[in-house]
Amino acid sequence: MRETVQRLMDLAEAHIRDAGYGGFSFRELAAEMGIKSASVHYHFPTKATLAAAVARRYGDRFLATVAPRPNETGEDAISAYRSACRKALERVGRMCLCGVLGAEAGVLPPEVVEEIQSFFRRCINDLTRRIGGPEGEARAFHVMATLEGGMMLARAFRDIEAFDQAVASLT
Amino acid sequence: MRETVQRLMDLAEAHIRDAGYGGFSFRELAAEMGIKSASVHYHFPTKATLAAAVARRYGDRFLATVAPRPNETGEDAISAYRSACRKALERVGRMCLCGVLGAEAGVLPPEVVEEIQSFFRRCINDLTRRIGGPEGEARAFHVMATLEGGMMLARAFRDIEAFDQAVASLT
DNA sequence: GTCTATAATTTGATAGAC
DNA sequence: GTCTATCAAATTATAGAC
Repeated sequence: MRETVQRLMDLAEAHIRDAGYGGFSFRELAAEMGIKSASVHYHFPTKATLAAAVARRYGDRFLATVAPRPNETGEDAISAYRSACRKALERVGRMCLCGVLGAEAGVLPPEVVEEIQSFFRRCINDLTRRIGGPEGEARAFHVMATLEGGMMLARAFRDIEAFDQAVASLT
Repeated sequence: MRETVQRLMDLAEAHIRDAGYGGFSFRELAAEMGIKSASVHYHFPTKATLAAAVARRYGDRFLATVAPRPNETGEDAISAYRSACRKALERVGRMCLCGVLGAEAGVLPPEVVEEIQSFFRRCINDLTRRIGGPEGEARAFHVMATLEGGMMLARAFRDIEAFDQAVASLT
């Protein structure tokens, strides 16, 4: 059922954003759903499959959230990204899914690494275009790095103020 | 023996920087040392004890590396931090130990979380003082976030160029 | 789609001999 | 300090019934 798949991905996403790839197990997800782990394997053959699907859905949703409004400036684009990150922090206290996985990327299954790279490539391409100018790409990298690092600091300190201080000067 | 303890911490640090807290086991470390996992427990009673010790040593070493030179400016201080991060990336292709753990901080043992927070507090206090001025603290947060995020991007893309682009505009 | 049952492996940790 | 031996638990994954 589509419903079950969605709920499984919701739970997996929450766990990964809290604790990384090793932060969830099929048994754990199953228990939280009230089913058995074998049923989870019916929907997602392997853990890597599930994580990759979660990463892709996360990226689609994130990019939809920061979609450009008519007549926006480069600063509007940066503001949209910053707001999206801050809302995730304040609503559920969790950082970017791809930021967590990116830090662990040294030993993740290839299909997961590909989705992580795809997420950052999409974000940076989008920001580069919307910021514009000859320095657009470098600024896009800078913005993404600062937002991800700021979320990580807020997570480590358990204080959203760390994020605000880190990203205040982003333009 | 002090030698064994040092080598164990070296191995643990390498694994954590590659794959996070879940990226090593006592058995794995023991095998790489040519001893048994029970012997590792003799030196470090629990996994959390070992991870916390590694994080503390990492912080001490990092802060020694970026120690101020006489008559430095605020920009010199930022350059020192940037160089230290870049060297770690280019030499061993690994990102900051505390950056990896910070991303997973949601479910790490308390003693490890304390060491992570201590690392970032020490770095930000040091940078704040050396940058100086009324905006010193905010700039310190910004620098740390960008460096950590930049290392994460380089890790995810497996390309140090991502780090360079992200941190080029740091002043 | 979900279940029972189970395989095969790995994990963190301890007891006690040497 | 290191070992053997072991525990209790958890992990990913599969086979086959309902």
